[in-house]
Amino acid sequence: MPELPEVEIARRNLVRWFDGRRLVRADADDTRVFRGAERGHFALLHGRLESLVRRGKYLLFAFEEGRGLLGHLGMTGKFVRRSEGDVVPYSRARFHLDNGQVLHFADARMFGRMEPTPSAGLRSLDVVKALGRDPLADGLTSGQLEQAVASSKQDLKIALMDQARIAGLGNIHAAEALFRAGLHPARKPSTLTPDDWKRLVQAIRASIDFGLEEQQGEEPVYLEDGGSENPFLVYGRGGGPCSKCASPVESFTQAGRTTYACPKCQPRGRTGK
DNA sequence: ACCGCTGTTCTCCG
DNA sequence: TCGGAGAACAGCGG
Repeated sequence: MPELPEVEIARRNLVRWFDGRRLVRADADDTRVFRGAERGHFALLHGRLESLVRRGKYLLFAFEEGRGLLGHLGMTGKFVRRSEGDVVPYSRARFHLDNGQVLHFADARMFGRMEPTPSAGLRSLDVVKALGRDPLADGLTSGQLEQAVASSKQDLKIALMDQARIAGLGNIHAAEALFRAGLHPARKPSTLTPDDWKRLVQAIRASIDFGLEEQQGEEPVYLEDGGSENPFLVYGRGGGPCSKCASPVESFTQAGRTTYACPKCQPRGRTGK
C-alpha cells in the first residue's frame, strides 16, 4: 500500500503495540522478503523495541543489544496484530510479545523487505542514505522542494516519486498532490514558478495529512479493501467526473505507471491557476 | 477462463 | 549518467 502515510501509520501502530512489552521470540519463514539478508539474525531480535524511525517508506527498528532491522512494506506488505495461534494469510515474519500477542508481517506479493542489521548501521545503509528529505519527518519548505525537484528533466510527477529527491511519495500521493496544486503531472519541473512550488509543497502536506487520517486505525486500509469508496480526489478516477469541476478525469502512463489528472484543473500549459 | 491491472524497487540495457 | 522496460509476485475485476 504503502506510501508515506501508510508507513507512518504502521510505525505508530507498532510503537503502540510494542509499548512496555518485550519481544520474546522472533521467527520468519524462508522467503525472498529477506533477500540476501541473514534470516537467522532476525531470530536474534528480542527484548524492548528501543526506537522505530521512519524515513520515506522505510522503517528502521532498533531493539536491545544493538540489534536492528530495516523494513519496507513493498506493494502489499502490512503489519497486523493477532493472538498467539491465529493464522494470518501470507504471514512472512512474526514478533511474539510477552502478552500473548503476535505481530505479523504479512505480504502476499513479497515485494516487501526485511533486513536485520546492527541498529547503529541502519542509517548508513545505502538505501537509507540515498533518500531525499522526508516531508513529515524532516519538514519541507517550498524552497527545499524546489531545490530537490527543479533540476529533474523528467515529468514533474516522476520527479516527485523519485525517493532520492523527496522521500515517501508514491503513485497515489504524487497524483493527489499535483491535483491539489493544480499542476499537470507532465509539467517539466524547471518551468514551475515560485508560487507553483508554494502550492505544491502545501498540496503535498495536505495529501499526506489526508492519507494519515484515512489510514487511522488498527488494520491497514487498502484501496480495494472492503469495497469501500475510493477516498482520493483524482487517483483511480479515470473517465469519471473531476471532484472539483466535474470534467472527465484523464488517465495516461508515465514511466510505466498510470497517472490521473483533470485536464481542466491541471492545465498542461504554464502556471496552474 | 483469461487478460490486464495493481500502492515498490531493483537490475539491465541502449 | 539517465531513462525506460522488465522482473520479482499474487489477487482481483472485467
